[in-house]
Amino acid sequence: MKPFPTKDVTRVWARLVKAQQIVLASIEQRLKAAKLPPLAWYDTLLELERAEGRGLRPFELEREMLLAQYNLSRLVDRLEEEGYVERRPFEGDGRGQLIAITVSGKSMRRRMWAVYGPEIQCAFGDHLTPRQAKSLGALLGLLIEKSPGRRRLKT
Amino acid sequence: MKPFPTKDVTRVWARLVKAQQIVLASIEQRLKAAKLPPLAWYDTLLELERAEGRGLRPFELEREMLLAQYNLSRLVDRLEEEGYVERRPFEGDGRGQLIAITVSGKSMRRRMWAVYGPEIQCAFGDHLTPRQAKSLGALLGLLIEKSPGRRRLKT
DNA sequence: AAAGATTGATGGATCAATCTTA
DNA sequence: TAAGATTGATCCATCAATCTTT
Repeated sequence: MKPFPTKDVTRVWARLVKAQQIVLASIEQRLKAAKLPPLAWYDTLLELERAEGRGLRPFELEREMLLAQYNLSRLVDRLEEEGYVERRPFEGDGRGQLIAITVSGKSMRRRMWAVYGPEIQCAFGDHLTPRQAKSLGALLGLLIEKSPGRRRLKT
Repeated sequence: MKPFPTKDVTRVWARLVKAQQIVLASIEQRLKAAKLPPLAWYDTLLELERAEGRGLRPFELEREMLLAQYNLSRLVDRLEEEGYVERRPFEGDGRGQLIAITVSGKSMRRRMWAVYGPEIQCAFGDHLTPRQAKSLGALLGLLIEKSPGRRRLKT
C-alpha cells in the first residue's frame, strides 16, 4: 500500500525545498562574491574543528555530513591541496585514516564565518521572531529524528 | 553593520538544511531505484503541465524554478531529446521560444508521481500531524514571501 | 546596449570498479 | 568476504563568452 500525500502536505514539502533553496543560494552568492570557497568546505572544516585533537575518520565525516564516500574523498583532496586539512594514518587499523584541520584551515573557517554568519541572519534569522524560530526548529527536529537511522548513500 | 545570528537561529538553519537533505535524498533514491529520471525533470514537467495550452518561455520557467539560464537550457535539451517537451518559436518576439510538454511528457510525469508522491508521504508527511504541517507551512511561508523578490541567479 | 537564449571549457558529482587491510 | 577508502569514466553544473533580436 502506497498512500499519497494530501495537497497540503505536498505544498508544505514544496515550501521546505524552496525556502532552503532561497536562503542557500543567497549564502553561496555572498561567499562567491567574497572570493571564498563554497559552503561544503565550511561544513567540513567546522566538523573537523569540533573534533579537535582527535581528527575524524572519513567515514565519520561522511555520515555526519550525509555525503557519499567518493564524494568526500575528492572534497578532502581539494581541502588538502589548499592546506586546510591533513590526512594522517590511523593507528590501529591500517585501512583507515584521520583527517585533521590545520591552523590555516581554522583561519579559513573563521574568514568564511564572517560572511556566512551575517547572511544566515539576514536571509533567515531576520524573518523569524525567537518564538517562531523555536517552533520551526522543533518541527524540523521531528523530520530529522524520525528519519530512519542515517543509511549510507552508497550501496 | 553585520549582525551575527544567535546560536539558536544558526541551529535552526542547520536543521532546515538537514531535514530537506534527508527527505530529498530518499526521494531521489526511490526514483533512481525505479529507473526514473531525477526530480528536476518532474519539477519542470509539472510547471509545464500547469501552463497547459500556452507553454512557457524559458525565462519564466527559470524564474519559477530558481535555475540559471544556461542550466535550464541544457535541462530542456535533455527533456527534448527524450521527447518529453517541445521547443516552439514564440510568435511576436523572434528572440524567444515556448516550451511545451508533450503527451509522452505528461505520461512520464504521472509515472514519476507514482513514486514521488508516496515517498513525500513516507519520508515527510508521516512525521507530522495536520496541525504541525500547517504550522510548518506557515513558518516556511515567512521565509519565502519576505525573500527579496526573486533575483536572477546569473549576472 | 539590453533581453532572451545557447555554447565551449572546466570543475564537481555520480556510478561502477578497484585496491588494501581486517 | 566485508569495511574503509580511492580512482576512471561519465554526466551535470557553472563560468564566461557568444549569438540573435529588440
